[in-house]
Amino acid sequence: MPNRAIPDATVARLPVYLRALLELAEGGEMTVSSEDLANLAGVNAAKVRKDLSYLGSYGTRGVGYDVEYLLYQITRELGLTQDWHTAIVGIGNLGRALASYKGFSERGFRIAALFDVDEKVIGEEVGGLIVRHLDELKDIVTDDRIAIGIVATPPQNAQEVAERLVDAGVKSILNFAPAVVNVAPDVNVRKVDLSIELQILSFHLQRTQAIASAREANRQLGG
Amino acid sequence: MPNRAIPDATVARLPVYLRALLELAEGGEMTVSSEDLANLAGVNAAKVRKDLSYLGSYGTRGVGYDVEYLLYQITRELGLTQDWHTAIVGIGNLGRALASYKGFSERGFRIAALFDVDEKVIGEEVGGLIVRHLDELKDIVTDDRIAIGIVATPPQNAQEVAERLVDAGVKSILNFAPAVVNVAPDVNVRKVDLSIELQILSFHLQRTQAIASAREANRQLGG
DNA sequence: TGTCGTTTGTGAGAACAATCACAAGCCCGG
DNA sequence: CCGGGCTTGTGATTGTTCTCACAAACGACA
Ligand SMILES: NC(=O)c1ccc[n+]([C@@H]2O[C@H](COP(=O)([O-])OP(=O)(O)OC[C@H]3O[C@@H](n4cnc5c(N)ncnc54)[C@H](O)[C@@H]3O)[C@@H](O)[C@H]2O)c1
Ligand SMILES: NC(=O)c1ccc[n+]([C@@H]2O[C@H](COP(=O)([O-])OP(=O)(O)OC[C@H]3O[C@@H](n4cnc5c(N)ncnc54)[C@H](O)[C@@H]3O)[C@@H](O)[C@H]2O)c1
Repeated sequence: MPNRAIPDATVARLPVYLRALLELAEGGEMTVSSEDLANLAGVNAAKVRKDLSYLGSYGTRGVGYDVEYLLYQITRELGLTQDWHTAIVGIGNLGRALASYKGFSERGFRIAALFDVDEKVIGEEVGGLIVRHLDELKDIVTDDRIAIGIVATPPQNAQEVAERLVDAGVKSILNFAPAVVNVAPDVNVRKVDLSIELQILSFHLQRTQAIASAREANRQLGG
Repeated sequence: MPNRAIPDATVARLPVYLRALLELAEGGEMTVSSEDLANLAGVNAAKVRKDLSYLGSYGTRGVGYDVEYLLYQITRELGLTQDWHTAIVGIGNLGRALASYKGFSERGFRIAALFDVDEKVIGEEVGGLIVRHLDELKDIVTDDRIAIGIVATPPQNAQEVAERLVDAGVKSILNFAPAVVNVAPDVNVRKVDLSIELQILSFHLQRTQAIASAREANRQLGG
């Protein structure tokens, strides 16, 4: 067994390779080189090879990697050989979009329950599921073996909702609310924060703009 | 002027500090220590200090940072003293949720135009804007000085849409489609990929599960 | 004015990640 | 069975990010 300590940066790229490999498999490709896979994934070939080497020695020198075999190995490493049951809390604009998204089930994430606290929303059918009251969370999480909780409530309620998820036994949380949530260290929280992404883009826009106007000022002084 | 080379990792955290500072300002706090700010942002205090030191020496030893002043400096550094005009391409489930989200404009991102190619969607009003045909992209981007493009189309069309955005003059793209998009190096692309986030969570779930079952097997052997 | 408790700003070192560069190993054709 | 072309796997190196630890600076108060 290889030394099992896959770097976080590698783990974050495995899903990208997985997607590229799925496309290759659909296209009927039998093998793929690190070079080609790197192009499809938008990274450097050496990085691909190093990343894959953490999983084991699954390539063949002079040939490349067997697409199907590598697909299976990455799937296994990412724990995607089983379906993970998922609950969404907060069925507003975003929660609805997520609940009716087909892409998750294709990738092995079954949305198994929806929760809200608004009486107007509870009982409604969204994406084939009935919205439940948050008070039913613990029972449903236990009964349906829900492993992942998605928080799509307003930011003020994110911490409380996260705590209730953890209390119900959930060990993995994906948080869409723009708020920091603190939980026990054995719980994994990942955040998706669109405003942060836009602000990072803004930083770079501002920077190039600042450079451009400095250059302009310089030109005027110099001419 | 300080040496202007702010690390990417720092840039990505500035929005988090900004949010914490906004909360402090609303609560009437005049100053904040790196320790307190670190707790609010969910990071380590030394990191906060180092991050802030890249902006300049804006703290006072023995006291902390002036909330308002720091707010202003981060806002300026992130380029948020101006509104950035943004376009969303692909007005499906996700595009609609984004288009009607109030949070963006609160943070200085004005959604200025919506685009699609589906005749059934074009002309429809979503979040106060009329959906336009993608063919109008170039004209509208130019006229409305749109700086940021959000891609919310199916993955097959993401590359093409990104190219059209770039062709129209957009230098910053936020991509929600699970696809790699390649553009010229002066264009900034950031991706938000929910499936990848779930797969990373899955990796850690799988890992703890594997450890648990290994321990169980061991116990049975040993006992 | 001097002392004390507090908090910043940053050098130094550790940990982590990316990249390079090449020996080792494979396939194939002769 | 050998040699050439190709591609992996991985040490070595470089670059980036995190964390520690502490001197320097500040405010308060006697
Ligand atoms: N809509 C977007 O495009 C978008 C973009 C970026 C971030 N976000 C963030 O995602 C979150 C959801 O956004 P939205 O637009 O769907 O908001 P929304 O107001 O449309 O929906 C929030 C839902 O959460 C429910 N809710 C409130 N408190 C709850 C609680 N304690 N338990 C369970 N449910 C509760 C509300 O009843 C409502 O149905 C927000 O934090 C928002 O900032 C949304
Ligand atoms: N809905 C979600 O919760 C969710 C979650 C994760 C990722 N995504 C990704 O986000 C993207 C959008 O998802 P969605 O659920 O809104 O899909 P959707 O099918 O509901 O909407 C896609 C929209 O894009 C339009 N479109 C197609 N080709 C276009 C083109 N060339 N130019 C402009 N518009 C075009 C379609 O007409 C449609 O209105 C997809 O790539 C999806 O994988 C969505």
